[in-house]
Amino acid sequence: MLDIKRIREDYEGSKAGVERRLKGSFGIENIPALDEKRRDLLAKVEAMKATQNKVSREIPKMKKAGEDTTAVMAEMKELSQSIKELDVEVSQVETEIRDCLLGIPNIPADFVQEGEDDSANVELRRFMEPTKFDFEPKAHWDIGADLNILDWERAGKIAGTRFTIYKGLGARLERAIENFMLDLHTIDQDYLEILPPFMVNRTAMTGTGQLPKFEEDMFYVPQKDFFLIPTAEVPVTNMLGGEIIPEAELPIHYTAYTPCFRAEAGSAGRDTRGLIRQHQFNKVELVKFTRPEDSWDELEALTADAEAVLQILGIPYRVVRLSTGDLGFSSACTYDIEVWMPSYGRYVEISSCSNFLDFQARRANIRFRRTEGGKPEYVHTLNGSGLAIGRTTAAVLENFQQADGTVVIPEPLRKYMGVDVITKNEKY
RNA sequence: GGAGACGUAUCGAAGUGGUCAUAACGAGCCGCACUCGAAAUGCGGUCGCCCGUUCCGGGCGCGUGGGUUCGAAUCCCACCGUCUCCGCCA
Repeated sequence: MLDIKRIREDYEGSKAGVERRLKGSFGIENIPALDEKRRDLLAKVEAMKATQNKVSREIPKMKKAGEDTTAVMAEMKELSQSIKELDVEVSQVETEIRDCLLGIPNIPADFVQEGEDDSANVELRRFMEPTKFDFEPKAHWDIGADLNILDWERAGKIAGTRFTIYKGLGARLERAIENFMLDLHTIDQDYLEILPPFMVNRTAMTGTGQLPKFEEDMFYVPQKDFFLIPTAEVPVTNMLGGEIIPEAELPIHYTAYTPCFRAEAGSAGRDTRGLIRQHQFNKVELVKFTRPEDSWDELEALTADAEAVLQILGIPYRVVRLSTGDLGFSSACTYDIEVWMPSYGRYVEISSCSNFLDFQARRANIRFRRTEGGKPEYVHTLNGSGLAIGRTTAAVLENFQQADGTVVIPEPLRKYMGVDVITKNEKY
């Protein structure tokens, strides 16, 4: 959520900032009139309340002195009625303002390049060169099927398309990657491991920006008005909602493994095969809460922490900065880490690292207080995948496949796997 | 799922329709005094949000949202959460 004071004080600048996203209309033009209306109403109703309070304090005194209060009380009854009516108007306007503000995306950072979509993304760096093979490499869905470790047919039978059953060393590979990532982030990088709920309420979904605009992308549990989390970002960021954090605790670094659930509405026909786009997938997430002055450095560090996974595994990747048009709703700046995927013949997103500045903190009301006193201020929030596990599994299968159809396990994963090579699962 | 109790400032907790919610009373924390220093003691200070540009003034907030009333922490309704007992359960 943008700061309404900022819109009030620099309307043209705020509007121009949001419009750098190029796509869509944002409704910011409704704010100034609503804001003015609200302040007019407030001034009126608060003056009336001041009178009401004053007189109410005098009534008991009058009664004590034996005076007749009937006339005053009749007057106050009218005033009270007017106040109620105005209060309703105020809260209507405030709801309108909030609804409007909740629908306005974050302003991209100044240095983020303008562009319509991902074609304007800028490559910042690469690690290793794309993997070369002296045989015809297979896609991971064929590798998985041939080794009998990934089973899409039966997943379709019990759930539907965009689901996968992992079997044998396939399941163990997913679990090994998960544990490897969590150990890296918690032991070598000082993140605190969190295991959160996989369902959250509406307030949490609004805090990080998924609601109200993107309800169709979510799986919903009507009995309890819960949503299945689309990313650990939602529970892990909102867990500090409404809190005032002592400055000494910042920065806070959390990491969490969760499954993620996405309806993938609107992506029919895209990435229909393999592990790339699933209704349910596993992910390790990194989440940070920082002082405003630290968030840009923390974004660089967070991205580096996610990159470390691929560096240690030895898988080629590149880092790009998203253009304004490709930026997520809540983000001011996002770096995508894209892994080399031989079956696609290109780099594929495996992590998205963003600085939200105070956009989420304002929605979720997450603040901190400086040790030197003063008013609470909003923290900055950041997050990034550290990494998507399913896509990492796919990348390992494809980049480490051998001519004989087996897959060699990258050395750092072997202690988690217990084997060096994945050979065909012969069991039913 | 059934029954009951409870949600007040950083924590404990009093207040059960106005006349101390600028929150009693404890504790914590921050100053100051006493002290060589500390402890103990004494004195003072210590929540958030909104509006009016500041000093300052006004409004709102006792889990959340409604209602009754001239006036609600206090009465009524709904919801959320916590705890205890019973049932059920991995």
